[in-house]
Amino acid sequence: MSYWLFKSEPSKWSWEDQKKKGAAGEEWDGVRNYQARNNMRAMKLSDKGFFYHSNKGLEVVGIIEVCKPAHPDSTTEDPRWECVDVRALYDMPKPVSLREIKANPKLAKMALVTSVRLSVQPVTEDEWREVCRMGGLDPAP
DNA sequence: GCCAACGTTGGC
DNA sequence: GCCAACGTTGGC
Repeated sequence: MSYWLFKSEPSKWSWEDQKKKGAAGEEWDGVRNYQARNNMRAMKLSDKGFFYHSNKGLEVVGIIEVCKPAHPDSTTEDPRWECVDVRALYDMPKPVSLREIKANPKLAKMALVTSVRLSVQPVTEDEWREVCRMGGLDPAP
């Protein structure tokens, strides 16, 4: 099991939008960055991820699960771009803000802090547990 | 709205 | 293959 973090601008695709898709989930399409795509290629079914609101909100608001492994991105003809499908699993009882993450020394190496522009990033197991704990999910799912 | 960081493009 | 120019992301 690996852990990830997905960024989305809530004005484009919000946690509410994601939850409306229910168990069927939805493509995480539109990624046009090789590193982010490679991360999605590395994902396995039922890997977990944080859903993070960028631009507005700036907080981890929920947890999603990979429900379909990498496949061609339906929003482009360009065969280079692939994406996974994800579905909403849980709300964060207490959303975890970027400020809190930056203020926590245990999370100083999170890609969210060090690779500001990477939209799909890996999360270590320790980081996963810590952010879940901060968000009121203890034990971590 | 600004701008730093950084990825991509294209001329040489 | 280098690197300047340019475009985009995303925090502030």
